Amino acid sequence: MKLSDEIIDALSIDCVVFGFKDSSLSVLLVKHGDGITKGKWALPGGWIQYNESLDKAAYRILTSQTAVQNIYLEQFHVFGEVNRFPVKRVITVCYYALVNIENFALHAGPTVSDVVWFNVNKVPKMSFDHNKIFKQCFAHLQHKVQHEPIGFNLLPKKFTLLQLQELYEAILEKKLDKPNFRRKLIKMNLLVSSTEKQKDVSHRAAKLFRFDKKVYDRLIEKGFSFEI
Amino acid sequence: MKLSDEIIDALSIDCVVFGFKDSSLSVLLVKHGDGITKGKWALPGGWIQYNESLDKAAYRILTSQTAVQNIYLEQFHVFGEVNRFPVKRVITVCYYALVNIENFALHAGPTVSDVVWFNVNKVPKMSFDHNKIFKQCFAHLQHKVQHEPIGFNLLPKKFTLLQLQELYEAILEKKLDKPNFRRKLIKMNLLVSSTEKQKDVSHRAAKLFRFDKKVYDRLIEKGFSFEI
DNA sequence: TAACTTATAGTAATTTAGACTACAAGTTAT
DNA sequence: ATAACTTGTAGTCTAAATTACTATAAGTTA
Repeated sequence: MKLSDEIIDALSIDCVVFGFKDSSLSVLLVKHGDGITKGKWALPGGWIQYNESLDKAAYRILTSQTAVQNIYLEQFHVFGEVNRFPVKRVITVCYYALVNIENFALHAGPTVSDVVWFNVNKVPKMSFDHNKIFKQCFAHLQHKVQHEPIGFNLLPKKFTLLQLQELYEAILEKKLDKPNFRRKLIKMNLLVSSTEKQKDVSHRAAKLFRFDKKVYDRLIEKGFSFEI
Repeated sequence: MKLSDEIIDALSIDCVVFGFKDSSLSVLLVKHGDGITKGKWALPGGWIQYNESLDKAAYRILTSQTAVQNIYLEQFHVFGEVNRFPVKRVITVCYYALVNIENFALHAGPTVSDVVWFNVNKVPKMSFDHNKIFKQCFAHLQHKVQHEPIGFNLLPKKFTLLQLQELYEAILEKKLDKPNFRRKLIKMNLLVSSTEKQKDVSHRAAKLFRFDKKVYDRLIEKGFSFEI
């Protein structure tokens, strides 16, 4: 079976990679070292190859620019305005990723001169329609974290309840009440408390928790619905 | 500016059109009268032209197969598995539409021999991966109607509270309590009650309501969040 | 040891959700 | 005309969830 070469150069992938750092939410941008967009910031992206699925292409593009372990990666939207890209028509499939910055070493790919985390409220002007894509994607994330337990992907495997709360505060851009937040999350039974505690903190150490996907899947079958 | 011809025949649109009829939720399918899929059911779809945006393409494809008025039409997902389509690689952008069947006259397009509403629980075997696409799209709708007031698009402009309740029951596939449902919806202040009442019914006539988008937008700005 | 920081437990008022009852306002059959 | 029937609409009661707090515990640092 001959696959269409035509897809190449007409369909791209762009990734909005979210990371949580210093109690604030960041997005990963690259600076192009080559071509017509040299020196400009942009979302990490690339071309879809004709023998790989979209999900695989997104994963390949992401791993070519960073050293990642397990990442949450999901399709968000396709942007297909006729003139969104110069010279020729390019339709782009946007994916977003949630990563734990601790496990996440950066290395610039071949055509990239810089890879930097930007606070979501301080993203620079980017190429093409990338600012618009980012904005919509961030709004999507804000909506999504309230209805599905995906926020955990931004934290280390084991985390404290305050870290989790600060994560939600950073994403939703509003303060939450500490005792109430704790109670709510604990009552959901999604968090498994380990016997371990925080280390090297200059105050009382908090208990560490991890998110239990299996319990979540079981609850979902029973009709449970996650809501923050 | 020369646009890439290459996009044609590599990128398609498929539409999942939902309609509400006789208290049950239906989806619009076409039977192909031509080509390799002759005689098979499929989601209405077509090719994206190189001078139209995705949204416009979806709208054109939909209106070429039906006589529509205002429709709710939104992108859902892109399906890009390498072998999802025979002979060559085709990536398809799936849109879903919510229509009011009353305003919706069907007319089969040029390569289509039949256009029929199927109950969402009785969809036949379809071409390619269309059954998978439909299934995912229906699940998406079930989730979405609970968090955003889009269900109204499936009803006439003016509707009774029972119609609205039956709509939600059909989509969510569960029974709802009548008095509680009424109270909840009315308290949201999204519904404007008209002075009009139902006509030609063989029982007490119910008050007619309409959904007020302006009020909704105003509430959203204040942080209101729609939940069923 | 006092001051400080964060963790964690508890309380009380208010709001919402859920199950259920009751009755009103029409239509249809007798 | 009236009874039976169907759907609309209002209300009640209980349990649960949300919200806004207060209080105290367990550590660290000066």
